[in-house]
Amino acid sequence: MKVLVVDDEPNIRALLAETLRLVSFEVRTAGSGREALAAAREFGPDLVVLDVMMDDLDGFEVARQLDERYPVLFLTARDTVEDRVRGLKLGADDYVVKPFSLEEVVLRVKAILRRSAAPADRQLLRYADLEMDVAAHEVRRRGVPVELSPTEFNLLEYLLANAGRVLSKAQILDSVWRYDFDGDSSIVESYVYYLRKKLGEPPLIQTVRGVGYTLRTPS
Amino acid sequence: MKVLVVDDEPNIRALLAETLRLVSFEVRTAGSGREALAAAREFGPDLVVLDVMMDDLDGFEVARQLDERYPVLFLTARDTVEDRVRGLKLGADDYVVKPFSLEEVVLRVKAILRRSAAPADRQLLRYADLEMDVAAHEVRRRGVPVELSPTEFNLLEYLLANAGRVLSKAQILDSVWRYDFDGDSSIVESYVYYLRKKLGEPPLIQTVRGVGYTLRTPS
DNA sequence: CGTCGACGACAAGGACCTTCATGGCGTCAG
DNA sequence: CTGACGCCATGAAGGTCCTTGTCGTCGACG
Repeated sequence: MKVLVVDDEPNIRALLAETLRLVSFEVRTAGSGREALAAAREFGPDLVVLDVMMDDLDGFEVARQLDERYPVLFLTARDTVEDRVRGLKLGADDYVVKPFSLEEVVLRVKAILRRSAAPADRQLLRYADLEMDVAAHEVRRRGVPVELSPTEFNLLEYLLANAGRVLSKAQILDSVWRYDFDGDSSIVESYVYYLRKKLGEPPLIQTVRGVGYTLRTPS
Repeated sequence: MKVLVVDDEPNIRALLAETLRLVSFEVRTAGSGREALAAAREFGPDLVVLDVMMDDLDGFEVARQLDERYPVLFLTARDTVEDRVRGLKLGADDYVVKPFSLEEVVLRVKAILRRSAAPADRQLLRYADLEMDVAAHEVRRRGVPVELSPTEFNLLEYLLANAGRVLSKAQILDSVWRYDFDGDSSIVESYVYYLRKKLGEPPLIQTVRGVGYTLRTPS
């Protein structure tokens, strides 16, 4: 699947490009609205990730000129509430607010592509007796609903998406927390602790001392 | 596969270059950011190993100017990790913290190259009735899980990767321990002892007196 | 408009584990 | 037989992780 990333900040652009490559997308980037239009014509992406705030043409203008040929994931700043409305009116498929977390972006991108391929399907993540309905924002263990805060939910989603694999705290921080978070990784320990408490017995999140955490049934 | 190594410390540079050559990479080195840019253009590497802290251009700047054309493995100091790598990963595929162990670097390099070729892999190392799932950080003997500390795990991984070959204690120390470790090689004896105890019977790690250790079935 | 509760961030302690040095003892080779 | 080498036990030092408590912010609700 081909994704075009458009942002005028090189850092963000590269961050997104590399992250999307890591999850197996073919990525092209553009640093301005004009470039974006050219790149879209030539590259023929399945989706465009598009910053709203750019110098030459703003994201909406670019989207308009792309003329609904491609699904768009907008990147917007928090304070521009009006932008959201405009973005959705223009037929944008979705948006994320800066500063986003990488996991958030990847999930939205996948969601949009899934939607345009086979609409109205519901993503169910499952591991052992644990299941998560992402769309409904619902988590159940043995059928019993578990209430989670947003961060707890995101963390669990990330663990579920990588079930069985050991994830380092740095990795989790990089993926689940916003990219401008500058605290240290002990925050992850706390959230793992909260999750464990809410998810109950038997424990599903295992500590691999000196390495990280993983979702695994205690054999 | 071609790797470009960029570091302004000649020792580190040579250490890395030699190690990577040993595992059959074609290696070119550069001692500064500027050199790196020139060398990359001319050499066309498959991957760049890039020190973050350099005099003229720092690693991030170099990575930016390389413009995502090559995957990058960053080398960073511990205190730099929290500060700058997080969120400012300019398209880096990965990073290792100085002082690293050589095995660590080799594994990351291979992982990145494997990843960009065929993603979503799960590396399984196997020898006799012993198997290691690197991603899950899990070791089983005859299907029975074995709990290992990080160093024990790394040592076993190295032995597995070189199964059948006799490895000297010095070699093991050089590969598995961080390059600034200054104790003596008796530490290897201790860890071999720990491993043997945890892996149980029949013994898989054989002593070759006066030479080193090797993974071999006791036939 | 004020209060309250939920949530996120963070720090601090203590329990536990890992790493590593040291040195005695067994064992192998010459 | 004897020295060199490797095995193993012990313990100190430091690190990692869990758990709890606190504080500030934000939104809901009275």
